[in-house]
Parts: sequence; structure tokens; C-alpha cells
Amino acid sequence: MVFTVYNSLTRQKEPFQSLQAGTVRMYNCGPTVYGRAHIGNMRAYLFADTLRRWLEYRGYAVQQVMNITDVGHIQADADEGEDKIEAQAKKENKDPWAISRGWTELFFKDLQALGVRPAMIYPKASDHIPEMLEMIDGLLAKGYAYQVDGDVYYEVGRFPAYGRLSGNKVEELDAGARIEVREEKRHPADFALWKSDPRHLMKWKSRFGEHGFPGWHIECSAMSRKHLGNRIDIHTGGEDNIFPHHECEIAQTEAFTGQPFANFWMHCKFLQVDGGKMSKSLGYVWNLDDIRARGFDIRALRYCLIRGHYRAPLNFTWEILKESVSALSNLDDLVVRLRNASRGMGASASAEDGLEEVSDLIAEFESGMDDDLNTPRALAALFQLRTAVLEGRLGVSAAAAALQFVLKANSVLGVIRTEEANLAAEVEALIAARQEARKRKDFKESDRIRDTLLAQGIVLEDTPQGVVWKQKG
RNA sequence: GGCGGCAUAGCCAAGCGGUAAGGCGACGGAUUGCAAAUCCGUUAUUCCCCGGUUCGAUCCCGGGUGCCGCCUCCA
Repeated sequence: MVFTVYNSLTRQKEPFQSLQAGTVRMYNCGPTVYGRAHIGNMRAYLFADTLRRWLEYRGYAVQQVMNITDVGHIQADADEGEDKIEAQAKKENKDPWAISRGWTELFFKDLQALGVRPAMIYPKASDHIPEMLEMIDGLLAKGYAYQVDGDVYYEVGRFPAYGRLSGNKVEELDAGARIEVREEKRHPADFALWKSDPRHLMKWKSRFGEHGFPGWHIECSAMSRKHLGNRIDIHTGGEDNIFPHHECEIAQTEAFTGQPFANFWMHCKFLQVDGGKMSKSLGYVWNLDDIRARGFDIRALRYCLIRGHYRAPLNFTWEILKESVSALSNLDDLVVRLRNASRGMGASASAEDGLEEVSDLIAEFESGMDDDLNTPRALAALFQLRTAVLEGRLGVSAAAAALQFVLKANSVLGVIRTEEANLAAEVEALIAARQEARKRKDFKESDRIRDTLLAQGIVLEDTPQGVVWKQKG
């Protein structure tokens, strides 16, 4: 099987191939740290995490880089010379550096809570000003950029491929009424590489002046180049990054290096809430604490976010999150069942039974993931595996093989509770006591024990083969 | 105005030319001391609407409608 991915650049699915055999160099667009990341942002980071995990499952060593944008960008009313981080700093009456530091820490905590594996490095824009200036100098020298007083702009017209990723045409962009025409620009679509403004709080000295700061797009070009080299395999981001951000990155990097930048561009669609856009004014912008405040495990959110394909819009409601809890606990249960069956309990009489079915389902899981990370298909294969154990179609060998597989599959999905709880001794004693009580028809006592265990999160199940226990939720 | 995506059961969500996966929920029955879990059965004659191509369309083409994204910071 070949891992096939949808490449935004070519608008079609292509077999994935890395530049260097066995290694994947991947850059993920990360957060701008001026506020709390919400569950929509999480979808994008989880998508990158799933991609990384699947590549690892397929045997690649993945060099993953995710940027932290701590410099901030100019807001719509650029006349103010203010960016989002500075605006937040003024609002909170704090130092902008403290703002970005605080949100960065929270960002990492949120990722950890979601079970996202850490990237190799999380470069900060503010640590890469020299690298950005180096590229800006190079672009000026090659004639792709021009200077107007203390500002430097990228001249879009000099890069013929500009618009290839987004499908936008420079002439059409011109027609769009929403681009603010700035007199000093040669073309309205030209974008800033460097800006000068003494009022800016986060500023650096350069040959363009005492008080300057970088444009938004240049940081990713500079940081991916520094940490992954001139050419990379995959670049990811949310669908909103396609234009202008990624379009501009391509223009900058390729003009500077003279080489193709990323071979594969992958973008995930937005998460919707109640079937509509996540809207701050409607109060629909949830973060991890909101999920917790409603009594949900973050694990359930992770399930909720991978239950749909990354390239289709996904809807979020509290009802759906509740459904996710049930579905996920059945996946947890799958592991318990397989573990029991692999030890003979509930297994089919013949040890070899079900081996073929298990290998078919493994193939189904893998071909789903190979098909542009089709997590819903992969999940469906797992649920079918559950039906197979419950219906007693798996023998001891098949159950053991299936268990191994589910553990491996979970190294990609990262949602299932797979560890075996180790309070077995006490539980076994209580279960035995309950069985004694049931034998005596002392149901008051047996129910009391059952309730006691339930209060500890242990659910008992009376089966013809005996009593099975498992952890709840 | 330009560019792109999505529309499948009560709620989610795969499939994308050969006659509708999977999950959650619901209902009926079995099992149980009672539960839970589990088992059996039922839950879309049909895939937003209208045309067209085809032996055949949820899947292709044309036209609508609705929602989402980008063109301005945004996952």
C-alpha cells in the first residue's frame, strides 16, 4: 500500500514520496500566541499530529517543526501600527513579551492534554529575526523585493507562480475591494517583508532603520529553512492559511533559494459549531477548559475531532461530544474484550478462528489511513473488530493478534485507553465476595458490593463465563 | 466581484459509475435475582432540488438552493 495524500498544490491525491528515503521533513503552521487556542485550532494541530503518527507507523523518521508566532501581525487598521499581541498587551496592561510567553505555555499544556506528541522543535519568530533579515536581503539583491523608506515589500509581479497554490490571479486580487491600497506599494497585492514604525513595542534594529519588525509570512520561510533546509516534504496548516500566508511563503522561499519549497501542501478544513461558523460574538469559541467545565474528558474531544475526515468540514455540538464519549468507551471496551479473549475468556473454541478476519480488518484500517488519512474509515475497522470479538468469532490467537494491532493502531489515533488497570487483586477479592453473596441469594449484599465498585469506576458484567470487570468512561 | 470546499437516516459520518460502511441514539424480543453488558430483529427503496450523459448515477456534466472558507489577522 502507498500512502496517498491530497496535495493542495496540485489539487489531487498523489502517492506520497519523501525527498530523502526514510525521512520526512514537515513544517506545521502553529499558533499566534496572543490568546487561548480554541477547539478549532486544536483540529489543525491534531491533524498535523495524526499525519506525523501515520508517517511514523509507516516507518518514516519524521522531523517535525511547528512555529510559535510571538511577534504578532499588523491588524486591519495598519495605520495604528499595532499588532494583535500588542493590542492584547495594552488591553491587559502587560508587556507584550509576557503576553506571548504566557499563552505559549498554555498552548503547550493544551497540546499535552490532547495527547499531541511534541514536535522536534517549536521555533519562535522572535528568535529568528537575523534569519528573516538574511532572506529579505537576498530577495532585495535578487530583485524580488523593493524598499520604500524603512519598509520592504515583496514584488508579487516578479514571481510568475504567485497564485498557483490558491488559484488566485494577481489581476483579480487587484479587483477585490478589500485590499487596502497603500500608496508606496507598486502593486496592491505586494506584501510586507519588513516594516518600520517607532511606535511598535516589539521592534528590532536593522539596516532599514532603528525600529522595525518583520512581516508575517517571512517568519515561516525563514524558520522552515533554518530547521529543515531549503526544501521540505510537507507543509500543513488550516484552510485559511492557503492565501495569503502559504502563497507568500512559496514566493519568498522559492525566489530566495531558487528551488521548489514544499512538495506536499496539506490543509485541514474548519471545525464548525452547531453547523455554522465558530463565532466569538455568539460565544461559540470553546477551549479545553470549557470542555472540562462541562465534565468531559479531553480524550473525548480528541475522538470527536478525528471522527471526521480532515478535508471535510466537521461539526461540533455538545450532543456530538456526548456521543463521542459513548463511542470511545466502546473502543476502550474493545481492548478489554481482546485482552480477555486472548486469555481464553469469550474466545472461540478453535484458537485459529478469526485470523483471516483480523488480518482483513487490519488491512482495512491501514488502507483507510493510507487513503489521505481517512480516520473515519480506520475507526470503522476498529468497531468491526469489536463486533468480531463480541460475537465470539475470534480464537485465542486471533484475539492476541487483534490486541497487538489495536495497540499499534492506537499509537496513531491516540484516543483509546489501553493500559490494564492494576487494582486487580482488590477487585478480584470483592468480586469473589459478591459471587458468594449471590450464591447465598443475599442480593442486598451483592448489590452493595457492585455499587461500591461502581463508585470506584469499576463496572461489573455477569457473563456465562464468569464475571468481567472494566473501568468506566 | 474573483477563487475554493461541503450537502448521505433522529444525530454524526464513510462511500464517489454497478445498485447505501461504521458510530451514537431509538424501538421490539432473548438473557439476568435486579441491573449492566451481550445476543437476535427493526430503524435511508435511497443519498438537497431540477435537468442531462449512461444499460445503469449518491457518485459524471449543466443549472439552482443552503452552509463553510479565502481574497484583511485567523487552524
